[in-house]
Amino acid sequence: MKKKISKATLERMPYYYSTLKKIEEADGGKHIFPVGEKIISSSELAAILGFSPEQVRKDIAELGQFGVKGAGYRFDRLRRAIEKVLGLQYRWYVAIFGAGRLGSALAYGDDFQRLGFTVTALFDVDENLIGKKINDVKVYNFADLNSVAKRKIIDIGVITVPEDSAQIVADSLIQAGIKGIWNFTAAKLTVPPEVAVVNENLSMSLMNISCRLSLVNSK
Amino acid sequence: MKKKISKATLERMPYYYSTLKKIEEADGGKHIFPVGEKIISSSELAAILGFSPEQVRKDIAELGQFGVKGAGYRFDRLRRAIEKVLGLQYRWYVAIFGAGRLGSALAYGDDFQRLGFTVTALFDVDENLIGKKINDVKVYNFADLNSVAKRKIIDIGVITVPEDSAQIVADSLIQAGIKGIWNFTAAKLTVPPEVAVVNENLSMSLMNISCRLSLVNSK
DNA sequence: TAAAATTTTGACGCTAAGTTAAATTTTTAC
DNA sequence: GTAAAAATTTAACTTAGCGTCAAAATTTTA
Repeated sequence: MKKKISKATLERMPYYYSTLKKIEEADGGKHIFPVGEKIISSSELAAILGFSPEQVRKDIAELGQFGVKGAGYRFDRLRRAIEKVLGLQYRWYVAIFGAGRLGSALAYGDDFQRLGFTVTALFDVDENLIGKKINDVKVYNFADLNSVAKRKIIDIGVITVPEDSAQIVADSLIQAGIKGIWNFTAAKLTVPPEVAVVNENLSMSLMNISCRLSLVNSK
Repeated sequence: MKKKISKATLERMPYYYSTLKKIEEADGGKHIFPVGEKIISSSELAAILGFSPEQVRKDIAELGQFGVKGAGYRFDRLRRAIEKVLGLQYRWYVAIFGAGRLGSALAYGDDFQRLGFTVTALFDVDENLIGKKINDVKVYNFADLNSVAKRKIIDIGVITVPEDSAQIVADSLIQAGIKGIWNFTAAKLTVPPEVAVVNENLSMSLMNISCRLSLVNSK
């Protein structure tokens, strides 16, 4: 059985990952480090990310052993381990629900592609949008979700509809067997435990800023 | 001196707030609760939000005393206290940097308006966009930030530019005296301590989903 | 008037996570 | 070739945040 990785560590993993990726791109795959294999040390990562070297070591230790004592971590193995723990070793297929401005923006966004996510469908209820293509992806009628989901793999559903409809959409996703939900509405979705929901609650973030601003800036 | 509110509590505040708002709208300001003043109990809030009543009480206790023993909390005072701690008692002025698809979508979004935030400007470097209006808000030349910031209040800067330019934009914001940053890029911004940064890192969220999906769904 | 409901206050205990320290191995330098 | 330096590994310690529980106080309701 896999040992569980702590929440705090997991939240830092994307930072390690993107740092490694940038380093990899920067030196074009060359071996800039001393030993035969490409190596990177905890203190080097720490310096880039603003963490302490101890923290970096403890985080990486949770993933396994990739280190060469006296030198650092085996670069490629480390990167692959992080990819694995983040689920990036697979390609994931995404459908966007709500083909409005936000949904379209996401369909065009390159965040998806770069990380190995593919947008395969958009859904809407607006007759004017259904049948159109957005960034070469077709907009389907939301009512046809089940039949589309039979033909195409959909791993993740992105909800960008108005808040009132969010739970309805979520219920439909679950019924269609979709196990991942990226929720851009303020709705607090109720889902079975095996479904992974990530909330991108823009209103929350706004309140977070205003909260912190009003502490400093007394206006 | 204000007593500090715990992080976990603060993160639940937006949920309490939106719940209270919904209840307020639903009963149209009528006194549906027993005593002269409108009242809501911890168990009632807990039931709606899926928290335990004890948790609700402890959270609210950090804000002050609004309770009537044997009845519940004074609705209006509670709402106002939450508004205050979230910084929603003020109107905040927002500028969006990057008038692309995401920036535009945010400019059109009603999250801002509803919470008392006002979008007063967009900025871009694209000659084709500068001078245009998006949802009735003008797109300025990014080079003119300082002069615009002198004429208009900008409390919060939203960064929706490409990742490579994010730090440059952030630096300019800080130089223009803007104290709040809502960062939609994957860049890890370096800012002075008095500046409040909230990261809406879409790539991170994606990795969060894929991570959790790969735990359950072994593909 | 008594019982029920609910806030208030305080104490307890647990867990997660950062920090520190010691041991081990490899590398580097002389 | 040997010793010192560097870095991971492993384990133990410490802390603090926070959820839970329990008792006290007060108001409402029957």
